[in-house]
Amino acid sequence: MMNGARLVELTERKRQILKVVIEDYIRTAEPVGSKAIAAEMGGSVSSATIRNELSDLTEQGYLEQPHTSAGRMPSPKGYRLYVNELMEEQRLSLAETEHIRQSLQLKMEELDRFLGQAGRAVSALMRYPAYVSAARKGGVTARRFELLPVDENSCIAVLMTSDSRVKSQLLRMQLKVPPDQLPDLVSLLNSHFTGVSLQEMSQRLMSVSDQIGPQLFLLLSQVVAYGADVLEEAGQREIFTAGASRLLKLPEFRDADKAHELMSFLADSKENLPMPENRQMEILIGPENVSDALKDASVVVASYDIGENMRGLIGVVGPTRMDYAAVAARLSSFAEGLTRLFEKKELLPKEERE
Amino acid sequence: MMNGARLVELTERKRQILKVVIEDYIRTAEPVGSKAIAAEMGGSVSSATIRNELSDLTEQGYLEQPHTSAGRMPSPKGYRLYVNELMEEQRLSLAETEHIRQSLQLKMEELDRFLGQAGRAVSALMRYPAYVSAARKGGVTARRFELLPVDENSCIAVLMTSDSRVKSQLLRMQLKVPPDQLPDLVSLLNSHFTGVSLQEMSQRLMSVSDQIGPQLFLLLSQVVAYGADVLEEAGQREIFTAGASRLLKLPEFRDADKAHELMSFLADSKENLPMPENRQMEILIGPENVSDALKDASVVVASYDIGENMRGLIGVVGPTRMDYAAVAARLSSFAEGLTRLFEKKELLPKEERE
DNA sequence: GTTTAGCACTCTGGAGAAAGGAGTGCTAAA
DNA sequence: TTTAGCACTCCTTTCTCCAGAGTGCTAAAC
Repeated sequence: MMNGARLVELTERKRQILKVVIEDYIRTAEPVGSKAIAAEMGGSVSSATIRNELSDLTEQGYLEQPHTSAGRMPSPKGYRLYVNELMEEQRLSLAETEHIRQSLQLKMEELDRFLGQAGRAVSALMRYPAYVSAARKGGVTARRFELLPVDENSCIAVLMTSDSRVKSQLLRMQLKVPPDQLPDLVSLLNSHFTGVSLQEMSQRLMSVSDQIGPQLFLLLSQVVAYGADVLEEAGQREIFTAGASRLLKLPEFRDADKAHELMSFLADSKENLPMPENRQMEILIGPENVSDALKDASVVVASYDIGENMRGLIGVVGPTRMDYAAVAARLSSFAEGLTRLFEKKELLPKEERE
Repeated sequence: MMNGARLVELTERKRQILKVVIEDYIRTAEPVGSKAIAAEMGGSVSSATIRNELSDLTEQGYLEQPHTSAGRMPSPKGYRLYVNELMEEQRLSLAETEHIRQSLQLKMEELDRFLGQAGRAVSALMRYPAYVSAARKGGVTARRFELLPVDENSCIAVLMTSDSRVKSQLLRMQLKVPPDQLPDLVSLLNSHFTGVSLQEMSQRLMSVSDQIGPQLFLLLSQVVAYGADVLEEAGQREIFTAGASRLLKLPEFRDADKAHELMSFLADSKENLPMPENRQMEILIGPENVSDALKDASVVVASYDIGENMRGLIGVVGPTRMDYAAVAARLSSFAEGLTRLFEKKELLPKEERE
């Protein structure tokens, strides 16, 4: 009855019991007793038998007891086994797939705004707090500059980045620059400051300082500084969280102090939230999390592609007894949807046939 | 002893007692007893006298009792009197003024991003949740369009709005348009679609349909649609909230259900948060709020100017016993700082000498 | 008339104590 | 190996009791 080469340290029945305990506990948030397990297993064995098994499982660290005479609840190790081997991949109903599809049908404006909406949608779908972010896969560089004269004191700087985002800003010029000199400046910008890293940009700025007049150089510096700002910002990831208040509906976070700890962590930490390393999806259970604030919580995080140059991630935070099967299924479906959505280039046109 | 023309429905002593009760309650969140009040008033009167006064104040609706034998706590009416007449304008210490000044010294990128930071700063300063938003004073129109060719399939649309914001986006063209036709299109855009309302824009789009070729018209529609999007978005207000989790630290919101109600309201309601009507600052106490979720909370909200064409607001949400004097002083200082900051045009350059 | 002391009364909040219940672990028998 | 039986443990809920804080009233003092 042992399947394949896997080390069998648990009989089939133990595995089944563990599964029942976990799924019960996920539902009720209460320790599960031997009698309830026996009933749920169809009465084929008595509660006494179950008790024996439970005591083994506890000894092996898959289950825990809050106190001697309470039922059992899963330990992180138990959840881990569940997630790795016991959990049945959940299939989504047609209605749910449709629902996910619809929440992705949003009018897309800016990526940031869209991510905020995606986070809210996921949080509503899972009934847990969610977070989203996007990061460029490689370094971003400038692809093209443009300057549009407004009047003698100001002009509009337009910058297209290597990931096809376009940003623009009104620049006030310290010194007056005749509009007919702008084209030269633009071609200088495009020949010297595109396709290179931030450091390289500032070096080149130095090296061209003597080739052009001081007014032009001042304006050039402004434009390059603006470009550097945009690129820097593009390189950073910003993380949006949504639905944090849902925590308060969970029995494990009814204690205001606990809830506060996690919620303020979610609100502040733009950095420390888990990212999936290489895999498509990652599940981090309780103490597997690095951050202290997450030690009593679990995180399911998936990644998706935004066109060819960016990669985003989307995660859900919940109690350790979260319904991993359900969350994982929905999240991966959502992430796939996002990838497909961005493939259709609507938000971020791909590089044009390069 | 009655001062001026004001209707004296409260003796000076009653007013003083009311003030002591409120300030005590603000500090402790516990009902205040007659003995404590007597002590705090320097022992000039006995607790029995205070009791008589308290019973009058309760009858007149300025104070409430949670139950017969508890101390008194302020009613919304009491807070209202306090805010209107009793509260002493608090002066900020040098250190605090400095602190406010510093939190406004931020690198400003986009307005949205900046507002988010301002909200966080206010929330941290007041230790209560905060919200910020900005709205254009009048309708926003397009001031100038520009089109930059990228390749034969796409171009960059740049739009400068009447409030001097510049937005841009890459457009893919359905039909190929020779680059040399773009200047004509741009002048058409600038002559017909600037300075007019959204409705007017769509009407004019219809009326020019027969003046230009079909490819150009298609592109024109795209650009105008993009412009409409930008203007529409600019007209809406988006509200950012920050520090919602601070609620959980307050005794009145340690109950998870109460906290959840208010927090989810803050997270969702992009519309229903109080705005100051005309005045610089408004204080809304408990039931004075329109939204149910705020009936047990108070809001202090101030407005500030963003250059000449926009007005923002910034508010703080707290328990009814919030320290109105402190919050009002800090918030108004913050709002003033914001106005001054935006006067210096760094984020939003004013209209150029019009 | 106002203020005060005194006192009975009310209500809350917390500490025990008691009862009930769920569940275990062990033993001994099937 | 499984099961029934049973004593035992520990939590939870409920109740009761008590101390404390505070009021409201009355009657006396200023």
